[in-house]
Amino acid sequence: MLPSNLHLYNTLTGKKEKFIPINTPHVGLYVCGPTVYSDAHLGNIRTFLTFDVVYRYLIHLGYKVRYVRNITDVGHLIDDADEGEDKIEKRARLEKIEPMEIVQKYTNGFHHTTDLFNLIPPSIEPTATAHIIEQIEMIQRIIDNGFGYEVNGSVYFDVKKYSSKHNYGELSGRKIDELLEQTRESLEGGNEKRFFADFAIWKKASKETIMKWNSPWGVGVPGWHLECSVMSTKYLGKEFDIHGGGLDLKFPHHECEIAQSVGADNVNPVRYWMHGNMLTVNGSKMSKSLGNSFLPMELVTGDHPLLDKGYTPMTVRFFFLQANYRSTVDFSNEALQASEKGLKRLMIAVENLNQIKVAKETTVDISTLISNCYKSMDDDFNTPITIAHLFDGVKIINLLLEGKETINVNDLEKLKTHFHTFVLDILGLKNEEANANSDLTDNIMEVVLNLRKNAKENKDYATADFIRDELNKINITIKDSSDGSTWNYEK
RNA sequence: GGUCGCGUGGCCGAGUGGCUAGGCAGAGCUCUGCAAAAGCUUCUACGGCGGUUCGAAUCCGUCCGCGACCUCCA
Repeated sequence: MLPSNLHLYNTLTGKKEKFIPINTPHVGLYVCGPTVYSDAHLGNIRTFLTFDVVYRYLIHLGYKVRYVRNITDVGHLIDDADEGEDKIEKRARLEKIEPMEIVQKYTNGFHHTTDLFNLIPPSIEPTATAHIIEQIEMIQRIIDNGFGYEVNGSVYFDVKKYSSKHNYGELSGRKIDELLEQTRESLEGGNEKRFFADFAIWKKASKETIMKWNSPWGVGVPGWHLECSVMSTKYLGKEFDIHGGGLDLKFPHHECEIAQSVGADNVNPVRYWMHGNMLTVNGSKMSKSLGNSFLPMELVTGDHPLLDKGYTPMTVRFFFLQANYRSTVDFSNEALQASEKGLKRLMIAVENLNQIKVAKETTVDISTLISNCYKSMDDDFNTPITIAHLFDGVKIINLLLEGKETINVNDLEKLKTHFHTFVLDILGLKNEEANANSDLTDNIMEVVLNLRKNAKENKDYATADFIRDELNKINITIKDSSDGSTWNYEK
């Protein structure tokens, strides 16, 4: 497949740029993962889904992708200004178990959820606690380069000094001076920082803190932006291709990552920054604090005040893919129901590919369909347009099934391959219909359908309709066509 | 307050200076014993006001409304 014509929107430059890896065909992809102190909600999943499609498409194009997505299992603090209690430890105290039990519990839960939505696991899923030594080493490099200072057992990144030599704010468009003007009251009392924008890269631990480590600066925990810099550097190199994450991480998290990498190794770490936009509910960002978030299982069961009913994971996946990753998506029951029906139509078409009969001549345009799909994916992973093209393909498939158009062997093979590639491999959709029917049920249904066929031939429509209605009650749908009847079971 | 972004038809959601996005819903027709499915056809648009242009929903200005970030957050 390579070379590709992929273009992606680079948040760093604000433009769509042609994707040129540093070391073709290898691609380094880093995505900021979850902090495992509670269950991931649907908004979290959207971001990971975005990069799942990025990962899938890069692989499809022929790149050798190393996809690193971290698990944050220590160190993020509840309050602002680097004060307050560790989220994981707070949770551990509430649940009366060890912090690492919290970490394990919600890591397991996260993996379960990503499986549910058919997300491919990353190549490497490193944890912060397993890279304490590397973090200490990076802090030391930052200090050695004059961009970090120690105060009372904590180490801070010297933003003012950094910005005198480098461009702090290049990613987020923030300017130090402007940041200063909006200084908040949080700076008022007893802060160890020299400058309000400085951030902790090592934080002294209190006596009560359970998870803490020795360092040259005393016992403490690594700062919250550091792990990503460390682990991306370790597994992808000082400079790598794509860094992704939610838009809400752009500032300060990603800005700090850049500063740390430049501060430690004097290399701007990332070629292409990609940010996924937020999932909103009634126009506001979905978040736990607003109480408008739902958990994946609530979505499936429909057990939530905002949900009219349950939706399958693939419906949700499809729903997200029908919007551009750079736009906000507003949750609504109506939209989800529309996606449910649209997805069903698409998946049935994929299944029906096998029933298309081969002809001598091809009367449909397969190559345009195929190139359109590549064109839209190459345009910054434009999945909504790709799906629109796939629906053009659905129309073609249906016409072929009805015999209104024809297709030859080679083109049919192309069409099948194309749909399997785009729908299943790249968009990552899978058939959720209860298709694990046994031979026994198949045989029984054949008998039942034959009974009904006889009834119909005898114009005993009462019996025919009775059979259909009764099957309907147990979620089996009968469809009559000129070739006979087919059946379909749906939960 | 600062920075950035958004405002498209009944709903969701693309896109471009002039040519049908797509899905769902609605209407009509075809097929069908009926139904379902499917196919075909079809109706609602581009927040307000100015400006640039032969032509703007698309560019510029302005106003209104909404949101995100600026504190941990996907």
